[in-house]
Amino acid sequence: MNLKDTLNLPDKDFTIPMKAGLTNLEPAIQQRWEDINVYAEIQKSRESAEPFVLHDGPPYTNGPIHLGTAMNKILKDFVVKSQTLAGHRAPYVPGYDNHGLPIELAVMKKFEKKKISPSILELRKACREHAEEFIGVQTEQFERLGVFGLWDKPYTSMGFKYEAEIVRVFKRLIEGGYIYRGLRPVLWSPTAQTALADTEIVYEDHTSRSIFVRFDLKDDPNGIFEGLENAGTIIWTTTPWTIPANLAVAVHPEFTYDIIKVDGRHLLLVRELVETVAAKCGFADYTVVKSVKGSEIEKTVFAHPVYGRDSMALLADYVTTEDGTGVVHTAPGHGREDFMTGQRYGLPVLCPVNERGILTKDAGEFDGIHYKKCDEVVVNRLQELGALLHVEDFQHTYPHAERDGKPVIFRATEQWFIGIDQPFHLNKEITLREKMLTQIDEIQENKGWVPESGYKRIRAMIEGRPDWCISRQRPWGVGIPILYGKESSEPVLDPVAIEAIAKMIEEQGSDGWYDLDPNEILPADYAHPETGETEFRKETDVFDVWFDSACTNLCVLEGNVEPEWKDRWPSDLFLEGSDQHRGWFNVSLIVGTAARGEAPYKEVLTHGMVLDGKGRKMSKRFGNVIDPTKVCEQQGADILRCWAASVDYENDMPCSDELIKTSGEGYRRIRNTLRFLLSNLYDYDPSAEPELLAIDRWIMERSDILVSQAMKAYDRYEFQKVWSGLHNFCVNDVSAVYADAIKDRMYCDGQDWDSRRSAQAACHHVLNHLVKLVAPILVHTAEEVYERIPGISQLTSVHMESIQAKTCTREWRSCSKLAPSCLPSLKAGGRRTGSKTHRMSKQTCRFQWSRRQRSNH
RNA sequence: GGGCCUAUAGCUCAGUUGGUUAGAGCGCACCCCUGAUAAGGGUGAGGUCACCGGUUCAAAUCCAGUUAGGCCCA
Repeated sequence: MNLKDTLNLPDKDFTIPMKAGLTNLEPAIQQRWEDINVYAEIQKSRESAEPFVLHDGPPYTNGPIHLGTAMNKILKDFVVKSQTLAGHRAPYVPGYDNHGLPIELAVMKKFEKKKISPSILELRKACREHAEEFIGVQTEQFERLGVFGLWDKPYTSMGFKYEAEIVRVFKRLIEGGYIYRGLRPVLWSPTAQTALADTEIVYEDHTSRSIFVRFDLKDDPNGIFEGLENAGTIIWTTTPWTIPANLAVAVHPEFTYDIIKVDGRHLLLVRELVETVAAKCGFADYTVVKSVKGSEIEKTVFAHPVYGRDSMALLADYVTTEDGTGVVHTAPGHGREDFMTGQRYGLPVLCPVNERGILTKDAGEFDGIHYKKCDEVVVNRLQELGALLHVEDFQHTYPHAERDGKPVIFRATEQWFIGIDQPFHLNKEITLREKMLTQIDEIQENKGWVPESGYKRIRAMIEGRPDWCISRQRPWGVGIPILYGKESSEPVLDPVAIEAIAKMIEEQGSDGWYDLDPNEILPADYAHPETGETEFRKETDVFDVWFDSACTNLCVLEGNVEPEWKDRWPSDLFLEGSDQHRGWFNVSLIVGTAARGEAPYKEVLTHGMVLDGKGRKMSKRFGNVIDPTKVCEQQGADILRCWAASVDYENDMPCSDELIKTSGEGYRRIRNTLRFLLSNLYDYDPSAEPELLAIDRWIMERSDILVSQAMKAYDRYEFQKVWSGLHNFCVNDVSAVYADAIKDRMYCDGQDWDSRRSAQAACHHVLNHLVKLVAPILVHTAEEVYERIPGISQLTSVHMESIQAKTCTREWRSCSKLAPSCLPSLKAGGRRTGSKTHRMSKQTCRFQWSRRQRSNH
């Protein structure tokens, strides 16, 4: 007789295999999820439960996902699954962001290869196809990560109904009084006669004419030139042709400016550059007569050297002491910084240059001159006027169009804006900005910005952000639904007209805007509400893609696009990378507040960026890129998810092959613990009600504590704490102590003995909890284990389970009491008890110590 | 250049409002087991808490500065 046959050894076929084989296992499990439509099942089972709505920020569909996208989705899935586990109804409607420049450029590249120049509609069709392709690719990749959601009906910003809804949001903002038209400088190619995006620009060396020009004092409200005759300042610029557009001069508020006396004049410039400028301008003999701080110069008025009009001194912190004079020529129509500064001081935007780069009648005597020639003309004129102090060639980098290599200019053009300082539509006493700031503060007082630094960050950004320019001169986007009277060029801001456009888009997509004649879109006999015209032309600009994504909360959660998406507004949580303070959090706040008077979220969670093992940015150039899909194929999604749970996502997250490997070892440890617990339950009898042994009670209570702590951590999105808690429990409590302690009983005692049934009850209890706790992270492994656990009422999937956090008080007490009492049984039962005892007593001490700590407070 | 953030063992992270000898897991070294076995257990070695000042009886912790890195902006 083989003695071994008399033992109750673990059943290797009953439990999960030691070797996970996740690369095969995961797809099989995912197939089953698809077959039973697990996401729908979960939602159905939670219909009446308290909701928790995580609103998905849409990834951009111009390529496959990268690790950052994967990390973001995994974190969202941790939230959704753990909220489900806590008993909530946690829907997840994923989304995709489709319009915009990167896709357009990718598609154009393909056309260029084939030497085709597509029409707008051809280009848009190709863009749509490109986006469509990557919606498919990304969906597959996200599902492969084990992320649950409404994958067969995600929201897509290029969906016809979604596009129509964007137009309707725009209509709501017009009704709220937030939309206006104004001038703003954009990068402009005079050769192509078109606006360009930053990505279409290359910076190349260029030799410009740099000039030093005297502006005489016109008005001195601060008295900084008091008693000094022939006062003025010296400005500097490398674009003389923009002198006709000069409306101001900028100084740095912190710099010290000297007033020097030279040739009977008193001229102001920054102290650091006095010597250099004097040398250049040939000031043989000068003396510093006075010094002022930059901030004191504000609002001093100088005279434009050609036209004599006001050119006021403004403060700007981009002024440097590297070149020039510390007094910067400012033309709001010809530079981004100039524009921003001008906005702050309420200056008009003057742009006396047409689309071909020729100066207009607004430039007075320079009318009709091409901007390139104008440099010379302006220089000569200033010379004539005696205002030119010095001219020289200046080498610097200057923006050129990537396409034709020709230099570009900044040129102010008509754009559409959302006015941040417009009166808030529900309370005209305050502005939209003020309302948004209140919202930010209220969120902070309630659920909050996590981590807390996000609060400061978003607040500073909303405090300082300029009006939002929502128009783009591009082909791939939702056309701005504005018609202009053909004669008057007056825009139609009538909701009726815009609704007609939205209706059309709902059926034909935003291509219809390009395809159809205005009168085919508008109701019959529609007349311009202001001018009565019946002939119209269409706006050619499209919405900034950020406007598309700013609308997600309305488009999705209001259910206007798809009734199935309708859910609570504002949502409970937005969860994105910290770069979205400037991006999605910011624009969603604007649109949410302007449309519904509130922020669209109650809580905002941000994570850092994924970096390589050395803390460097991942980049193809460095060859340090980790492809999440490859990790799934080679190691398994559960391994990648272990990594995601093991890092501190509030900061930047390091990742490398080495770290993925380490995660794999952590995974194995938990897997083997689950495997061991399960392997002893092959003959588990749920009807047996054995008297529980002390050590069995102990491990059960330890697992209850774990449940309590892990659920609390899940609720606070502290996934790393969950992970280390689970891991430490498996290593210290189960492997090091409990597993060894029960082996004798489990294998050698009679199958039905209370002593053995007691251990089984404990293993069952622990496994039952462990598998649920682990499920949001190890989504596949948990499922693999769950379906094998005997003696429980099986749900269709472990992810339908819920678990209540237990209160700790009783357990804390019994733990500290129990541990000493179970030592003798350990000594009697285990073979290698010396070390266990040591561990045990170490832990016991820690419990008692913690308890004392608590009771002292 | 500006705003925000980060820096604790080889790695991933704990370290409450300043208060004993700074902890855990992984990894590593050595040992044990061979009834969780391509598993499991034990023991041990690893730290100038990025650097430099300051406050304090006392600093990983508070303050100023420096360096390195990240996000956003210019």
